[in-house]
Amino acid sequence: MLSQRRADILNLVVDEYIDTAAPVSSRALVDRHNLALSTATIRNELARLEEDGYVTHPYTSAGRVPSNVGYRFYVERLMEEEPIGPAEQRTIEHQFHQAPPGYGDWLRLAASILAAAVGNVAVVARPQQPQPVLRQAQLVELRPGAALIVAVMDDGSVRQRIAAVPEGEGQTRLGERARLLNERCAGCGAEAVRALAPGFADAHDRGLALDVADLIEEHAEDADLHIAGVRSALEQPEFDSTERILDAVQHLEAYHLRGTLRAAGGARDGARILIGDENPDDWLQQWTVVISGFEGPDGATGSVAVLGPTRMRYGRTIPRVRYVSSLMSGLLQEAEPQEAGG
Amino acid sequence: MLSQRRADILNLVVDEYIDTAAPVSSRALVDRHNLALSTATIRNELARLEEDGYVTHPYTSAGRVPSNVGYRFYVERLMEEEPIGPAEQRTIEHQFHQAPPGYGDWLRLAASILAAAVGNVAVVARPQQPQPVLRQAQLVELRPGAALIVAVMDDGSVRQRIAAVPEGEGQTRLGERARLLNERCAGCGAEAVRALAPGFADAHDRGLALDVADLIEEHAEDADLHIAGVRSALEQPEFDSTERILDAVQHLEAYHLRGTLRAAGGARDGARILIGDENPDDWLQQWTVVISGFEGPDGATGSVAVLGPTRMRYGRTIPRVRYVSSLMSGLLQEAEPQEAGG
DNA sequence: GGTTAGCACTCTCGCGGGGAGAGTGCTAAC
DNA sequence: GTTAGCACTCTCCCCGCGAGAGTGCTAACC
Repeated sequence: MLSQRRADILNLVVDEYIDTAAPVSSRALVDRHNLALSTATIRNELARLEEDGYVTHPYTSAGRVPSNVGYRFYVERLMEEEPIGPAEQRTIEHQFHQAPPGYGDWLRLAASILAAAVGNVAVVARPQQPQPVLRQAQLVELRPGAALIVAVMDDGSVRQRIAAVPEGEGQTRLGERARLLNERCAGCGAEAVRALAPGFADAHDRGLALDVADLIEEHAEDADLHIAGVRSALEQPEFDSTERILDAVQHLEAYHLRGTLRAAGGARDGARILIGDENPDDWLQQWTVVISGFEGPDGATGSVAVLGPTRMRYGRTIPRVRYVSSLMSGLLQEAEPQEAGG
Repeated sequence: MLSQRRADILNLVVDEYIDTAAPVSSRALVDRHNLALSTATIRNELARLEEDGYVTHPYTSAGRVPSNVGYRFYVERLMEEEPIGPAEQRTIEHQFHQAPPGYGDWLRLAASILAAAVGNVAVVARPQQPQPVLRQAQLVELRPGAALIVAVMDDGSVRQRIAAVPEGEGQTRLGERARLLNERCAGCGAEAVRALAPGFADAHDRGLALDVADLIEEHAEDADLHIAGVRSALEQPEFDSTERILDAVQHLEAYHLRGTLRAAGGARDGARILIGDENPDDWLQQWTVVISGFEGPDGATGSVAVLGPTRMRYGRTIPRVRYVSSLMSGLLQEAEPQEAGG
């Protein structure tokens, strides 16, 4: 275990490195914090910290840089959280209340607010039920022979697709088909609906039921991610070469992040932190992910995450991820929608 | 007007520059195309082309680079289009037919197929009616006191929001409200619905009508853009500095591109090409936009665009934009959806 | 034993010089 | 009108070098 003094020094090293992005020298520590020790003593302690794996050397005779182990220790024991002041809190809540009441808008907004607050990439995934369930399906005539199936899931999200229907059926007949579909399939998951499909007398109804099953399944796949703050993250000095930026850009697409977030899992309370090689994905080896789950309606869980270089302002990021996450839980749980017409 | 020979030389210069991304020298032209002229003669002609503004010099004694005027002339008179072979065509159509039939998927797919085909950014915007019109609204109970309004527009797209409803109303009562709403408002645009709202006897129905009006309006705003190929575009040698990449990354977000596409407008037939400073946006001064409109149902128009550096393979890009665009028109117009259950 | 001054050593970074190479413009001859 | 020849220019890359920053080690000090 680290002596108190060594822990203090590690704390200073990490703080300093997060701030300046440059290897930290013994001189810098002594000068900038008025330590009552000489640089030589600090150097001795730094050497011990390096032996124990908390810091490293980019090359002989550069300053020290925290290792992943160092960051981990810092996050768990040393770091001071930067509280969210009343002004900041007001700003954030104000932005939320200006938005039109709707899932998509809230998620997008949460991502951009969080990104701005922490200066890194923020990702928000809509709440998803482990087993999504159909609440209601509608059929809307598009043109003769084709109709839109609109499926509303139990968590209030919507998915649609175009389906074939017999030509010459009006909206009334389609309404009847929908009613039948709902009578039998509402409250069912994808497999249940698929199992029910053969039970329909009419061939078209069978087809529609299978379409609905597809929709529910797709919906479970498709995470509906909102991403913000890519630019500010990529402005960090760790992205000095074009390849690094391009790699990041490539992976920071919704398509890829979906898997990443799923792997990181929804830590229910507080925030889960994955530093560098604690991340399962290869491309995240130099990244830290701070992720927190939030609750949507009906037990669905969404997630809020911040992605940035391992050199990240943890003390600032972590409470803000937690805050936005709990804010989302609140909004989606008891949200009394505003009056219309605003 | 350019002499035939000068036009030929310009053609070679542009081809060569598009290929190599390096200023084109007289020597390169003579050697690589076995010209029956000496480099000195070519130099004279190049000097004339420069006088007339078709090419420039990055610095004294580097080769020639096409100017925007040069590209423009090339596109209009010189370029040979690279036809889409049967194999390529099959590949593309195959990819489309594998996708589940649905708006969103088609658009996304079109973007990624096009991006892969041209090696640049591809953007596809869903068809939008000039004045979107409500086809049908649905109310789905989410929890006591809150319901989801699902509005299907005339062009088959869907938008939803959460709204307040009286507590204790079941789905049946909500269905009645929806029926009333549809009776009066189906086929109306946002303003029309808003005008109709006060005519409802029940206060909640009034509120819902206003919500629906909002939805229609938001829907007109929100372009639902699909973007692909950012990485391959940014791998072009013109993006050598990190600032350029970051600027591009920043502007290549859906939020910004929406305005860009709108400004570029939907060229109905064929493709519209905006080279460098022909673009209205500041950030596009070094870019070329190839854009084509396509028709969705009910007179809605979408657009397909490719964005890349002005040094772009025009001969390859333009026909492919046209092709994907017409493919989209076809899919959305007469699309006979596949059988369900695949 | 912990702390510190001193010093040699190492590694990076920025700068300037210089040579090679590519390409042009011009001139004069064909 | 075309071409050979040549001087000139500009970039690019490599190299070397000195300045500076920072460490590790040793020996002395409290």
